[in-house]
Amino acid sequence: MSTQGKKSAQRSASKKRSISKEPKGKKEKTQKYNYVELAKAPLTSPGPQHLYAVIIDATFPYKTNKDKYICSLKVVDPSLHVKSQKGTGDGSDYATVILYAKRFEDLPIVSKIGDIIRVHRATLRLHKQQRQFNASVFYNSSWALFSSEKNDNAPSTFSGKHYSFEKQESAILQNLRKWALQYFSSYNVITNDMYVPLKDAQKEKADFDVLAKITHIHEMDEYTNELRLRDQSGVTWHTLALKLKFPNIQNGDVVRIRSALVDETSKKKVLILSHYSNIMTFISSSKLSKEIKSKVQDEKQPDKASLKKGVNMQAVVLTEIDKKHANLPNTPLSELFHHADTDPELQNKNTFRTTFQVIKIEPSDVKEWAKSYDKKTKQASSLKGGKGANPIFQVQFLVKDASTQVNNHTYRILLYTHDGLGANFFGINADNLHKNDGARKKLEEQAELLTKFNSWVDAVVEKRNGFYFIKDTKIVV
DNA sequence: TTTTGGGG
Repeated sequence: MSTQGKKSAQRSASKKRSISKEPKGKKEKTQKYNYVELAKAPLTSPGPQHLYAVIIDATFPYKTNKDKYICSLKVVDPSLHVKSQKGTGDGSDYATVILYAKRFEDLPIVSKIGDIIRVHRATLRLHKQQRQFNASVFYNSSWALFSSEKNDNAPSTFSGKHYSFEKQESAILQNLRKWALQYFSSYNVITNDMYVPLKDAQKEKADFDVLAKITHIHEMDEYTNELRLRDQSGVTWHTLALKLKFPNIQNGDVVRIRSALVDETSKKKVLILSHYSNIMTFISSSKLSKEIKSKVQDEKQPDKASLKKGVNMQAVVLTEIDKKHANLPNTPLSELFHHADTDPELQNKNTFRTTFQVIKIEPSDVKEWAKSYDKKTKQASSLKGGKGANPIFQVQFLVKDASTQVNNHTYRILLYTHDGLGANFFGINADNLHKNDGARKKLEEQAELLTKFNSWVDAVVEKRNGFYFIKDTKIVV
């Protein structure tokens, strides 16, 4: 039908409505959007269609060759989710939604599989036997994202300046949330054909998807996290994830990575992500996510014997902090040493948690790490020659971290145990190290580990007179 | 709005 024809059809339709016998004031329809089911949406609809659906996969919004941005999603609903007549029982069927926009910020960032998207004015076609809904945000389409794990009607993000929400949608949204929770608790949803086990990753020549648990997050620098990924095939890979792009991922999360590539140039197993790659967690009812979370064990710290061999291929945290500080957030060294007196967040605190690498330890002679301490004069003196009582540790760590990588300063973190702070750090009591060869040898080993490449100390420190003293922290390797 | 690009 021509545009003219369409318009006249619309006009005559509205004429018909206006001559209905409805009493005045009630005849106006307030409902603008009829939502279609994915499997039932007509392929030959004369106009755009509107949908509510549950997201099971999404690219990160990405730029195409010429000033256009795309986000591609896989979606399901009660009408379209499990492959029928294929005998697999648990295979996912889905429709795709392709969103086009002129600007990055006009597209949704999907970080959780199981969340809900609403799309207005999409056109449906078949593409490679899939139902594909196309929606141009730069024309007149719009979208809104809803969390599946909340109960309100406000979208978490949406395109445009405002969003509409009609009364009828409340029920649609509620029902879809209920269905999503149920669906993810009884089906894997992300089926075997949708990802590659990590043990087979090395063979992949093109990009592929991953389903794994994050067993460790290491801060490489100010902008980058290094994720350690492990799945049920028992193999570990690493990947770099920009903090700004994926701000919400946490240690222990089970994630789907949409599009990863084996880094052929790396000696260790590294996956390369692209600009369109996405890392998504799952809604909490997900059976699959729970299973992987419980079955993939967190990795053990390497033992001392393997640590002493060669270079650490990955970051190793040598210490553990007391449980009572488990929820203490990490404060970078730059904050501790340059902003602790001016930052209102830090001003009134004196206990911090910080993670650092030890560049050097002073005194360099381990035998002088323990001193004799005179409680009256508060003086420490060498135990050399066998004299002196009340041995304590007095050790200074010269340290760096990601936040201070670019400057030339090193910072001092102190292990001074005269008041008991940090007394358990080395796992042995302070003693005369000129005499006690066993203790000295053990501490020399610790010194070697502490200053080794890729070794990290996660410590709780207490601020006293502008100095930071380690406490409630011990070496565990 | 343009026949978008869509596993990029």
